[in-house]
Amino acid sequence: MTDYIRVMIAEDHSMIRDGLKQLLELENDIKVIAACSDGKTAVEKYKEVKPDVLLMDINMPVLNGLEALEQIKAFDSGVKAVMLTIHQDREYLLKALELGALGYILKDAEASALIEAIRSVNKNQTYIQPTMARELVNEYKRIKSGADEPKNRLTERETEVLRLLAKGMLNKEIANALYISEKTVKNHISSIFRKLNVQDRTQAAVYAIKNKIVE
Amino acid sequence: MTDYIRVMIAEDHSMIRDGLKQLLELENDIKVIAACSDGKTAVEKYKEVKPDVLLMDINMPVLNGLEALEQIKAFDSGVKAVMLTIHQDREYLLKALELGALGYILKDAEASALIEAIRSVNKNQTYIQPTMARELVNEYKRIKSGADEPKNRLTERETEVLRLLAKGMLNKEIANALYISEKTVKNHISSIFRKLNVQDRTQAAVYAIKNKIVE
DNA sequence: TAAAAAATGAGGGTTAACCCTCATTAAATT
DNA sequence: AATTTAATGAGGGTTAACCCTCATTTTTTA
Repeated sequence: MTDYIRVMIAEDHSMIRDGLKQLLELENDIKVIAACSDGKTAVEKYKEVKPDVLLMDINMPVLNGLEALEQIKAFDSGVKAVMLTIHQDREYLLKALELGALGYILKDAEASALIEAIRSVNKNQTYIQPTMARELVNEYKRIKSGADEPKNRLTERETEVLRLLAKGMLNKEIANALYISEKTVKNHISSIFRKLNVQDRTQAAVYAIKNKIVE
Repeated sequence: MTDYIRVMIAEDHSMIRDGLKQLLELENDIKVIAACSDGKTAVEKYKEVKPDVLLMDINMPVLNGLEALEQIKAFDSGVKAVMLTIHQDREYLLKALELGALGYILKDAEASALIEAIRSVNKNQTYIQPTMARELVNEYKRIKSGADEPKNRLTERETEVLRLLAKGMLNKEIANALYISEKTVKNHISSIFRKLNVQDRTQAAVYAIKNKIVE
């Protein structure tokens, strides 16, 4: 262990990556020892340099940050990661925490918050963006309250159908693509509408695009 | 005139803003003299500090970068702006150039490209992201070739209808919202489909979300 | 092992969505 | 002044989309 925090950055936008590096280097207890621009490289580089803290963007090409974290976790279960994202997205946060990320911070947070997150995580303490922490509490309450509604979670098949629907495909085309009858597609779609609480396929497509799912 | 380039940064994500600042400060011919986080403030601050070069993000709250540039232009027609964006979007680029931006660069560009862009723009030379320059050439050819097809440009009203459509509204709802008959809405929508070369409203909604228009 | 959930499929009904053509008025262009 | 485009509206026709209920088989979960 050294006297400074060895940080590795995984971020696809090189301008932002370089900017973060400069920003962190201003702190004399932090040193950026490696950087890369996609999830796949991040996994390899992590094994190579074993940083104290991994600062990783979620949206990255090839392998996204969450997938990369999963792979790194398999190699080093003690990985201390701060996930960085522009998305104020409950799903991402929960997924990140499930995967064992200690920190979660939005790109529009103050630089000081990022520094604090890195220091906290290095000490194996969690740091969640305050504005996101509320989401966590909500989720916790949702699970604890008997009023648990797993109704709203789409099944695998439904998600698949939604993905195709959001590409603008007709029910008939979806049926052909999945080798099932159009009737089944219609049934799936009705379930999707009910679960997403939307009235038609356009709203469902909008939902699919805005929240993860497609692309 | 001083011996260094006085740069003002307008960027809403403070982390990125601070990062850019640090990045630019590494160059001894560049000095960041001001920074702000939304378009409205950018206009005010510009008038106050009159930077040599304005580095401005397009996606910003309150007033976006393009709208802000338009207002600044009215105050100082000689404004030298480098527009920064994550969108590889032809529309944005063209709009920015129409408004007189000299530079246009993507956030995933190398830091060195940003530095070069700032130096070029300061000398009143244009700097367009190489990968985007191709778009420009295409647009130029499109205009020059008699095969000009303004067919594909949506009218104001059509854009309005598309916006509502992409919110998942029914034709009837759109008609009520715009105080026109449902028949007219249907006609507009048919035109939209033809122009966007899509077959149904879901595809149109997907298009609207992926390309500018909504949100 | 019994019960629940997921995936498949169908019958039968209603209507919103989409197609075509045509027409009128106002505004922008040439 | 003449033409084109934009915006509005309608008639009339076809069908994809959506609703409800019900049923079978397989997988998962309790």
